[in-house]
Amino acid sequence: MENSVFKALAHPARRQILAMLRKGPRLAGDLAAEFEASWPTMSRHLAVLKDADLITAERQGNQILYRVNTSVLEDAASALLGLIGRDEGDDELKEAAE
Amino acid sequence: MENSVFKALAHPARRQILAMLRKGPRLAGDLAAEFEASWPTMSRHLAVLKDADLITAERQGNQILYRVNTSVLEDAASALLGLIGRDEGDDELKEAAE
DNA sequence: TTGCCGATTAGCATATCTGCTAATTAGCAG
DNA sequence: CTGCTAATTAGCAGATATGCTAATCGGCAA
Repeated sequence: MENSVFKALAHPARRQILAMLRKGPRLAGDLAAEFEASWPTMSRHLAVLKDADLITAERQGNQILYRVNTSVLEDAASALLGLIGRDEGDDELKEAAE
Repeated sequence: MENSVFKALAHPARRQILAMLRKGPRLAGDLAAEFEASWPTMSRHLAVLKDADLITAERQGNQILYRVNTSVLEDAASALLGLIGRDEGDDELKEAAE
């Protein structure tokens, strides 16, 4: 769950894709056009992001529209902040390590 | 590099190590004792975290003391928040505190 | 010096990740 | 149906990551 999110974020191309989606949803082909790698490679990165629930896909007739899942990204950021030591808070966000 | 940070965060064991360090510095052997994997495995995970600058090592005579590098963790969290779209703003993580 | 303990490095086997080309599916138009 | 475009899946080769045991290094104490 959480693990697949951080694994998905581990590849620069996938963070780049998320950055491309920052300003709004985009069509898969639209993304691929701005991307240096091959179409199938882009497609696989999108699949990894979708698996991690970092993006969602929506069919628009012939094409597929992708959009960022903001809340999952926020949760990941929170998990990281939760790893920063509060000298006492023993019980917060323990599952960040999972 | 930013990339090595996210790669380091991709493995659950390494996030677990960071969580163990949340409350303060710990000796390597201390960490290994609470860890399920073998000593050398722990050692390698520590090396990956150190490479990413997520932790620092300090020799204490015979042993080695590890501590979290909080600012790098904060930067990673910021980078994630920066991937969240503001529909208009072209600029990155300017109003992270909204 | 020798011996011991804490910790890392070497080396290996297995597994996963990456990116490509070729093949395939999905939907639309005629 | 055929043809066309959008996108994914299959399959392969090469690169990395993981975790183990065995060997090694570093510091300290007799």
